[in-house]
Amino acid sequence: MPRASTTSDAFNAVAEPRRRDILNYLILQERSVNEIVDTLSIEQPSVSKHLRVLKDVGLVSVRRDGRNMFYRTNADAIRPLHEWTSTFERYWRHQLDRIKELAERTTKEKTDSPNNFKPRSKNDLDRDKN
Amino acid sequence: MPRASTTSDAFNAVAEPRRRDILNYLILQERSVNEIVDTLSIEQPSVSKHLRVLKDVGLVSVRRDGRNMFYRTNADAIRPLHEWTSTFERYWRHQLDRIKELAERTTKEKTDSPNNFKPRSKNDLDRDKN
DNA sequence: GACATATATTCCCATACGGGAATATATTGC
DNA sequence: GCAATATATTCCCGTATGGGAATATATGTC
Repeated sequence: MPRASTTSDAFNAVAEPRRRDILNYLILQERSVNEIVDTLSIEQPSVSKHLRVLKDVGLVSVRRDGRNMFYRTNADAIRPLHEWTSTFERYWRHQLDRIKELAERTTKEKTDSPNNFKPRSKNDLDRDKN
Repeated sequence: MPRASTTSDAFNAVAEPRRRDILNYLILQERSVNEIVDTLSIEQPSVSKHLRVLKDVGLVSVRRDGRNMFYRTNADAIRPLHEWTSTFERYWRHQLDRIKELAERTTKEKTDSPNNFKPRSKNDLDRDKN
C-alpha cells in the first residue's frame, strides 16, 4: 500500500508547504488564480493543481466570475487538525511549566533576595499534577 | 520533484493515520514497541518504521531498558501544527456565528413571542465585521 | 467567428511511499 | 557461546506524487 493520497483528508492535503501558503493567503480574502500565481510566485499549472487538491478535501471553495475563478479558504475544514493537535496541548503545557519552574529555581538560587520576590502564577497551582 | 519526505517535518509525518494513532497512544505514557504492536494491531516492522519517522522529526523520544525500547510522544513537537491551525480559528468562529445567527433568526421568525426573548451574546458585538 | 485571456488538464519522470517477507542487530539468561 | 526475545533494517513492488512542458477548455471582446 503506497502513501495515502493527498486528497484523502485534510492532514494529507496540508502536508505540502505550498498548499499551506495558499491557504494562508486565501484566508484573508478570496483571490483569483492569477493573483495567487503572482503573489506566491508559483507556476499557474501548479497553482491549479494545488487548488484542485484543496477543493477535493473541502479546504477551499470556489466562485466563478466571468473568466476568473475566485478561491477562498474554508476555515472550518481546518478544525479537525486543530482539534487533534489540541488534545496534546495540556502535555506541552506541563512540559513548559516544568522547564520554566526549573529555570526559575535556578535563577532564584543565584539572585534570591528580599527584593525580588514574585508571587506564584495561577498556573503553579496545578503544576506537578502529573 | 516528488512529494516531500515524511521525515521532512511534523506536517508530513502526521499525515499518516497510523502514526497519529501511535502518537495518541504514546501521549498517555511511554510504551514498548511490543505494547504498540499488540494494542494497535500493526505488524512489528511497520511499527518500527513509523517510530523511525516520528523520531526523525522529533515527535517521539526513546529510552532503552534492557531489550525494550520505550517510546513516548514529545508533545512539544506538535505545537507548530497547533499554532498553524490556530491562525484560522477566528475565521471558523465567525462562520459558526453567522450560521448560528441565521438559525436563531429562522427559529425566531417561527416562535417569536414576548416570553422567549434572549439577550444577545457578546459574540454578536463583533459579528458581521467581515 | 477570430482572437486574447484565465484556468484546468494531460503527459512525462524521478522519487518516495507503506506494507509484506525475510533478515539483521542487540540484549538477556543459561 | 547458544538459544530466546525485542527491535530494527533491507529488499521488493504497486502506486501516487509535484514539477515542467504542452495542450485543452472556458469565457469575454471585437
